[in-house]
Amino acid sequence: MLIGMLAARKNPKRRATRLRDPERTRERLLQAASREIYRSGFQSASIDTILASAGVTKGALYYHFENKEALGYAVVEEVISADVRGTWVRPLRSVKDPINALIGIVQRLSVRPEDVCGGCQLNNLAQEMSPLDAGFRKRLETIFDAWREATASVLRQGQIHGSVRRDVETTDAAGLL
Amino acid sequence: MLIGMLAARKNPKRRATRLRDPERTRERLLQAASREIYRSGFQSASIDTILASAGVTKGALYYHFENKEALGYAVVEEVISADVRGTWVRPLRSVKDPINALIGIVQRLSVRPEDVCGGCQLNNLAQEMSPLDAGFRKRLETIFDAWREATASVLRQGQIHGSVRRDVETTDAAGLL
DNA sequence: ATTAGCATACATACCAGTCTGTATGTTAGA
DNA sequence: TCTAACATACAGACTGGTATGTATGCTAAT
Repeated sequence: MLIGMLAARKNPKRRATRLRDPERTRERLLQAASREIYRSGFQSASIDTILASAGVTKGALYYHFENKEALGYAVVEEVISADVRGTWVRPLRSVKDPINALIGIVQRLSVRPEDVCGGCQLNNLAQEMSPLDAGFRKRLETIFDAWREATASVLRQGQIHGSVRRDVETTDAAGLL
Repeated sequence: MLIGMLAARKNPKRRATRLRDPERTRERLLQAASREIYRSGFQSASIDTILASAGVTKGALYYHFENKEALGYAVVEEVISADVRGTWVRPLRSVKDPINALIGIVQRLSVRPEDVCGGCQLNNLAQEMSPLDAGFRKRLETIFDAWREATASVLRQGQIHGSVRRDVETTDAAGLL
């Protein structure tokens, strides 16, 4: 064993940036988990598949996350939340014509099928997990509320500029989804 | 063991009408599977839960269906298909005002939350299984096509009667979902 | 008596999660 | 400054539980 340890010594220089990069490892886990959860749903998402996709092992996963549930929560809070913000909330800030802006986003989503259900991933997960897990429901609702608030805000802005009629829009935006 | 077997003899009389009714058994399995699949999705649907809900055992299930996949296919082809026909296709046959008829169906669905996602079960299953399983995709598409054809037909009828404008409606009806 | 219809016990595989070990980074003391 | 001691980050075997699917036996019905 001592001999094995000595023989197992790798060249220690460089690759130090590849190895021992916890933030990168954690991010890879989150991305891999997000993809797998999107493909199979949370319950059917296999930990081993996520690990293979991320290129790490169980030790790494359970060092960064307490359990599968915590991993799922982190995916919602960090990956999905960031995606929604990036594709919906941010483009809607300081825009004049909200109707055309919304149409533009939808059209852009339709072109890239990857992003299509990246937005729908919120809805898919909600359909699957909201009735079963309060933690998921809370987090998904938070994201959904943020999205609704963003669209409502831009619609209000459109009312000021006169390009949107004066009706109830906040709840209407929710009803659309 | 022989003694135990003899001791395990139950009173054999009556319930003969309950026992040995293969069609009823098969139907109970389909209904229970449909409920469980709606609740948890197909992949996460537990066979044991379905069996408990149906009140039968594995032997009965695997006598009537080859495996879980075949059970799922049968649910799509028989239960879901019949539901869609019952709530959508049939009410649309020989109707004069298609717009009001469609609105009426949707309103009726909104009242009964059980039927709401009985219709959406088609969509949910498609979301989950279409990318993963060609068999599911084919069967679900068949049902969807039938529904689309029915709505398109009634819209065409409405065009003749003058209550619907002359635009492209067949593809429009598909786009709505 | 034979078989269709079903129950029960079991085989097998997979899954999340744990445990132990180990290599690497960091810090404190001599 | 060198190193011992510790903390961090990760690997991989292992375990208990649960899942689907199977093998076999019993029984009602024809």
